[in-house]
Amino acid sequence: MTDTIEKPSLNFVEQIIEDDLASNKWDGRVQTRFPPEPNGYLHIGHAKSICLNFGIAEKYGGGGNLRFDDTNPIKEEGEYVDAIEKDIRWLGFNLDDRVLFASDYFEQFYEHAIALIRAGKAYVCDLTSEQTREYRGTLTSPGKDSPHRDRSVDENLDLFQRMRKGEFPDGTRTLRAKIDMASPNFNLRDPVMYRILHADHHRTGSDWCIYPMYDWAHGLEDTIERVTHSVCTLEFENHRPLYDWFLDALDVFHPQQIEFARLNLGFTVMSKRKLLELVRDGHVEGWDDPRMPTLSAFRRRGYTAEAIRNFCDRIGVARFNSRIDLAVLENCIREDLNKRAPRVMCVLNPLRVVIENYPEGQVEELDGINNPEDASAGERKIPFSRVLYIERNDFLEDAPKKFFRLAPGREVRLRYAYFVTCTQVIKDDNGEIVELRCTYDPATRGGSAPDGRKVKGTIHWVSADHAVDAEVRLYDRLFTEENPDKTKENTSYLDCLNPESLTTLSNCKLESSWRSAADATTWSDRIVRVQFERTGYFCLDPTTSDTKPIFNRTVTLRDTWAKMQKRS
RNA sequence: UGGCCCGUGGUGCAAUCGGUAGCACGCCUGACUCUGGAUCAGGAGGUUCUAGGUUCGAGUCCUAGCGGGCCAGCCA
Repeated sequence: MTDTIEKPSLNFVEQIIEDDLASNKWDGRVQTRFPPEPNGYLHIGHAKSICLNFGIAEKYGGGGNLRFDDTNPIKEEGEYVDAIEKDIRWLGFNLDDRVLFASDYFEQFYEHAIALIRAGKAYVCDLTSEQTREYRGTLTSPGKDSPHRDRSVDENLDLFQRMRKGEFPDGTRTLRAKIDMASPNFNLRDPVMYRILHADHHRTGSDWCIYPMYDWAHGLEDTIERVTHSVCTLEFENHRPLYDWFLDALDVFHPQQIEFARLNLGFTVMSKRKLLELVRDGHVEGWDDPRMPTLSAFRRRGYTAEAIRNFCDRIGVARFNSRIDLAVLENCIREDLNKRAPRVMCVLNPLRVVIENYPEGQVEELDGINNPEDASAGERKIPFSRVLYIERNDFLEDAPKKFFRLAPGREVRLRYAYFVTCTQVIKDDNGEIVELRCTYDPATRGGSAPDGRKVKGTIHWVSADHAVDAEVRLYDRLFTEENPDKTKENTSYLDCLNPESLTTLSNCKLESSWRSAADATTWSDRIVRVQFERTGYFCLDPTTSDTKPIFNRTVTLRDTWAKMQKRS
């Protein structure tokens, strides 16, 4: 038999790596790195990069470093370092001893700078930042040489050493590479390598008052770690000539920089600046507010690491800036949770139902299946009694034909229980429905009728006397626009925040046996996840209490009824 | 009106580096069902941005145009 199973196609980065492996370019070695700046929390766009970089390392038997690119003490904090590490481990990547810091290389950067000065390829410049900008020129006109460009090596050495010693105030001098002020690529117009910053660094404290710029530091970090493939996002494309220039000028091990398109996701923003703003200005409750696109937020919302990694695999890697449909992500988490999450009944918006012909004081234990997708999850007993709660929107007084739920005179099945028929609607003085009266058919115990009659609808319910009170938080997209970054003139992404992104339901009625179902499945991150039948997937919030559990909605179930309603 | 990069069904990616397009999501139909869930079966949808060129043959190569992205921090 000819095996024609297609091998999965490689993305362009893997293509490069396999070519390099074939030509033995790096002695068969593959070394990647993920280099976040600890100035914010990781978001799902970072997950794409993490999966790419660490995924490649795993796939080709290479190494993948987590390297904190901590070269700007003003924006960086230890809190972010811890959060970033936690998120990556949660995603399931083994970091071992490969957690590294650019700040550990500061001394080496300094020595390399001295070498560059000695080679006549770097100079100390006394221009202010405004002057530097003026001298840089524009898109269409070349820049002008700095008046300090031709200082002697000795003078440069002396000045640079004194910069390090702290003899000059912030902003008074820089060390710049001597390249080409007329280059059409701005990055080559004598880029700044070091700036003076008398600021405490979260790791090196007050050891330094000069800090390296990204372009100067990054290639050095890569060369020090013997990175072979330095994968970054598209906006660094214009920086690659400079990356190469520094490494060539120093004549050191020279990794290859490869750029790919960052992830954009519908109905959210992905820039760290904007996410920080959302947190700082209180538009959300924190970095892990479940509406955020951060990994800590997805975790708190109930997303699994598996689903996120699967998502990252699915979206592909290319050099084209695109935006992924939110539905793809939702599909990934539903797919995972459908297989694994135990089912439980919870009434979100309770409506009281009295089964008139059911004996008062009687309680029955009915069998419920914990997970129809996984027999090993077992069964549980669910208490049934005369007074129940059902979902308010499972009843309609004037129900259309296509409405398969409860309505006056109509019969539905209570899941795992009995067929019931609505006989009476009780309203308060304002005309609001406060209670339903029903009758049940004792012969339909367990949910099927001996006479073979069918009912179209099955609804969930909870016994009133046994119900556990719960708070449930319903999350929706944070923005009303698919692309909040590109709104109409004079508006910002903040103007399209979705006012209904969070709905808190504090009077939910949860099945008393929910725990035994939930315990049927254990998750590697210890988060408790369940499906509330017919409404969605939920997880226990970290702030939950024993007396009144708090659940976060991860994602709704696919809802064709809602879709039909939307269409008409 | 400078440079660099990109352009394949609604969306995201493939097409083993020249042999006339395939997958996923979405959408539509139907089957089944004690979740209007899940599952299964089927369907619609593409002049591969445009125009030239090279070639027996081009989504793949060349040229031009059009459209989009990035770049003038002592941020990364």
